[in-house]
Amino acid sequence: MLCYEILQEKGYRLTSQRVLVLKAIYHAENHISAEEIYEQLHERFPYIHKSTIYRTLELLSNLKLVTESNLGDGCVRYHAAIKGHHHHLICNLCGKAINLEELTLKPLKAALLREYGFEADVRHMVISGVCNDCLR
Amino acid sequence: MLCYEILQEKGYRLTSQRVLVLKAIYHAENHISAEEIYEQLHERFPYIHKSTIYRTLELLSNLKLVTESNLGDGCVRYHAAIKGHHHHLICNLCGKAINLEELTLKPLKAALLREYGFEADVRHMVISGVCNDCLR
DNA sequence: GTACATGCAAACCGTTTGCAGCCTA
DNA sequence: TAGGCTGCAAACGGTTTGCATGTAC
Repeated sequence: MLCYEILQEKGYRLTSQRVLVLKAIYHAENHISAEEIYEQLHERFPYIHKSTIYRTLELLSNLKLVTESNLGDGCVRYHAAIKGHHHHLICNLCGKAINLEELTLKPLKAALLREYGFEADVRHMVISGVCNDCLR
Repeated sequence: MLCYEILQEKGYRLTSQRVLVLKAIYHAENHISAEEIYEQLHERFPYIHKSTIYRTLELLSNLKLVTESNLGDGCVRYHAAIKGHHHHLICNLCGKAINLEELTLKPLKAALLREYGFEADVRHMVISGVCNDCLR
């Protein structure tokens, strides 16, 4: 089912602003911040207001159409839920975010369950450190 | 070597404010935020200003006397470096914090280095999920 | 005495909120 | 037509900054 249909099915109105925010997130290469969405949209659609972006993001997040990540750079970043989860490696030196395959975290998840009886939610996990390039 | 001596050795002045901030961090049970340090100190030493707390924390962090963690709750949290590393499992349901053995994270650290050339700093990693008791 | 450190106030930045008016359903 | 949604402006909370004063060395 399309995101637009989900919105309408739940009784929310399909406004041009909501469509634009959804598109911005779906077309974003990476996790995108509210500020970035605003800049992108405001350029072409100057009537769009920042508070609308924030309210729309909150709505989409509640409906689980987008997911939030806090990459520790002072703002929340959003990602289309349908694109699947990924996890991040953040370089402390250059700030680069590297996408991490789910597979790499599987052994950890299994170990936590086995050793601690803890069901880890690694969906928004962020691991900081130093990236390949900066190590040299 | 004491923190105070490290400060002086590097040419920084040993002011009462710096001593108080250091003590607050050293005596904190857990990771403490700038705001919390301020509230704690301001109660007994009203002359201490918030900006001094922030400036002191930045200094101590640069000197590696304290470490920063961003637990995604909207503020940076600090911890005395000398107290060693903390890994925590945080239960989303009951809020309990479980200490995590360094050993459990070793395979992950090795995998990140092997597969991504990424030197992970897992010292203050926090993993959220659901604990043993709440799973039942 | 001389920098460095502090208190103060004001700015900053990402985000939230109250309200009047607009527009989707 | 009616209520949800928006634009706007103002407030918010955590943090940073510029400047004059104060204080450790």
